[in-house]
Amino acid sequence: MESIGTAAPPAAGEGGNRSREDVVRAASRLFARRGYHGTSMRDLGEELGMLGSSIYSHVSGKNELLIEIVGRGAALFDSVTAEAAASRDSAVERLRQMVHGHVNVVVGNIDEARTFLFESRFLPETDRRQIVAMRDEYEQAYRETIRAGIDEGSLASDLDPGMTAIFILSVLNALIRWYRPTGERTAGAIASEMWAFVSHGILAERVNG
Amino acid sequence: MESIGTAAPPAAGEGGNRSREDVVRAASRLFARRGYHGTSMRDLGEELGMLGSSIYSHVSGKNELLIEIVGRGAALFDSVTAEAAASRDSAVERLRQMVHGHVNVVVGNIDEARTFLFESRFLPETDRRQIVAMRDEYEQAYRETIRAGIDEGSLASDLDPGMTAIFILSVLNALIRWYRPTGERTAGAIASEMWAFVSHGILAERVNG
DNA sequence: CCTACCGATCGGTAGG
DNA sequence: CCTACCGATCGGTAGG
Repeated sequence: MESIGTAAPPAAGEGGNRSREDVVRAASRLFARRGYHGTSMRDLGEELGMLGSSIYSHVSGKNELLIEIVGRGAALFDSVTAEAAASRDSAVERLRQMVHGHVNVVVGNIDEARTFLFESRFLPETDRRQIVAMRDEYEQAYRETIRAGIDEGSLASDLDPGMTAIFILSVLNALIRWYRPTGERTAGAIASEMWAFVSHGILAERVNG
Repeated sequence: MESIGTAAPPAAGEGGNRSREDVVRAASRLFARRGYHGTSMRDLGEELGMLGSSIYSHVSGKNELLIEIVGRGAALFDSVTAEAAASRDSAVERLRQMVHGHVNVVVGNIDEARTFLFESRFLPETDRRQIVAMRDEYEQAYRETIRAGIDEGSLASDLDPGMTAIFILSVLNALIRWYRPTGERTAGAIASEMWAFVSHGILAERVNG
């Protein structure tokens, strides 16, 4: 399991000059909270203790910030499926690891994850298409692992891999809506509960074999 | 089961004067596609074949449109849990009906549902709080039905009603992300597949009793 | 990173 | 529903 999360923010008080990284991080925070179109360069400047126009000494424009943040989010999620694909565990175990990895990414990088999921549609067309393609690959990794699980006999033979992948990712992606860092559950606990739900369902006993 | 969906749009061509209802419907479409902050009154006017300033003869402002659309979405979802609560069926059957009802609302009112789910955060503070409260009640209806299902013995006794409610709603709400009217599945087929996933999970056989 | 701006666009109004 | 317009704010630039 790779390390997740970002270093603590560098004393976001008054004065002091900010790095490009500070700018990107502040933009993640604001885009996640107010949306891309709901955040102005002046808002961002205020968050950083500088004028909106000063941000242009760090980045070429607002677009660049969105592109970079969404790209980071995509890379984080990508690394989860890449790691699982490299494993020699059973398909069902790989799927369980993917669930845990996804939860870890969200919990450790809420702002990037939220911007990735909610603001990608505002990317310039070329970048948007790239992200859509990445997202399709991510979903495909789930589809393939589910198919492998059916083949190895650990997953129910009547599953539709495409729909099942969507449903599992639905549970995973929604975490971004309800997760609060102040909550009592650890990432591991959340992932375990999700996996229990996904694997057993909610009925007291199975209706069919 | 109540009737869902809205009447066909009234010949959205050139000329002709539009009703307030036309304005609200066009706003639903644009807010759903471009977001609230990504839609200008001039964009909306263009969609309606009039100037942005002319819209103010139908509504008091952009805010009013968002409030109305989100309110409609909330009312639609509310009616689903209200109907289920009034039923004398078993808890597990009521839960199944709630899943079907939710899918019907989304499929029949995509734009309102999408605006409700993605743009509520841009409401004026007072309205936003009302919607958050409504959403809490909706979630609570799921929690209570799940608890009743555990009590009647149809749902697994080790379920956490709060988490389970969130997980089920995650699958339901995500529909708004992947549903396309051009897809081959009917609302009923989608709801059935969701219910199968939620009730049985994905494993070939249960691990515990 | 600031001063001093730019043209464009924003939500909205007065008056018809 | 249009004409004509308002002040505010937008993303961004020149020059230091």
